[in-house]
Amino acid sequence: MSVKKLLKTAGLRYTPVRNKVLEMLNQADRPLSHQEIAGHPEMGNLDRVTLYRTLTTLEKVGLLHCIQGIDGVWRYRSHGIYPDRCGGNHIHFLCLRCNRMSCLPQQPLPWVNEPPGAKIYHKQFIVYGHCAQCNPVKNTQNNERNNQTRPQKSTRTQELNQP
Amino acid sequence: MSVKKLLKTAGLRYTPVRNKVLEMLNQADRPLSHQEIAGHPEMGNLDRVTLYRTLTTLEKVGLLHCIQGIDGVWRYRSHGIYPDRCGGNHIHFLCLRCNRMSCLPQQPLPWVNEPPGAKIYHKQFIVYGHCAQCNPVKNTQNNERNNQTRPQKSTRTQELNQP
DNA sequence: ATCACTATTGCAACTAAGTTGCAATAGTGA
DNA sequence: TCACTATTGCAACTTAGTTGCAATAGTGAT
Repeated sequence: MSVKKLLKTAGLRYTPVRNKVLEMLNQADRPLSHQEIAGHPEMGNLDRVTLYRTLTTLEKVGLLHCIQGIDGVWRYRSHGIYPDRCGGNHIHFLCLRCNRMSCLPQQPLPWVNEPPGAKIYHKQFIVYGHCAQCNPVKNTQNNERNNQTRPQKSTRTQELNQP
Repeated sequence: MSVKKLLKTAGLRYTPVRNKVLEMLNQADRPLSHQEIAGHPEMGNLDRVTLYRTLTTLEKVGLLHCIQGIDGVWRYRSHGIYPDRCGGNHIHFLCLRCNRMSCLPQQPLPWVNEPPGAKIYHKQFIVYGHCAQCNPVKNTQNNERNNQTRPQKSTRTQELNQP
């Protein structure tokens, strides 16, 4: 299905901005943050606010889903064009060094019992640590991964073993 | 164990600020945000930065643990004085209306398989929706719950059924 | 192909959470 | 009691995200 048709089906107008955003997210192999999208040369000098609004709009009509890292930043991933693509209903991994998020599609989210009287609308399971590229144990050369922002909570690095 | 002794054991000085923060968190039945703590009349007019630093310090030495809601805000809970108290290793619930977080201690976090080469240091499982008091289905009178801030992501209210 | 209607975009200004640097203050062991 | 250093308070800053409003541009109907 073309992006144009997708947008129309969703009741949205086809615009260059939405097209570019969707194309980029379709090509990405992981959820991308606002900053990662905006920083991409393909996006040109798109207005910040427009991008925020575009992402929110696309998410609301179901063309994207979003996950928040423990840095408080939202990441977006498309799943409209490829119906077999990640629906977001699994654990996500966030690397504390390079700030990249990745999907763990093999590990779906378990069912959660609602507290009596409460209603659960959504769930999110984030695990964080160091990814294969950034893991100092594995890669002793400590290959720092460039152009990412540092995590907001730089001091919160309690390196616990997984209980 | 007294707060004084606790702090000493942790290698920290005993100060009125730390004492007040720990006492408040010991009495709380749920994780409290910086704002919830600062807004409490018992805290007086404590400096914002001092509170941030105090929470970080107490967390680093293991007297508190913290969980981030999907509003991007961290909540803190003590577990040093009562060793049987919530260690944080369970699912947390966040109400999108009143912004209160609660623990679901009956539902511990599952083991997560690390992606090859990666290292997981910590994990966090948040579910969100409406708590028993705020659930419009249950309580038709729609009793809004006072002095809390609205969620940052006010538009993101995709009220999905739990998959 | 044009028009008009409304959705979308861009700009400026704002908010809220959290951080940094530095000087002043106050625990604590000797 | 003293001195040393940890802690506190203040001012200024950063970053993610939001709001209001005017300008621009899709789209369906003609």
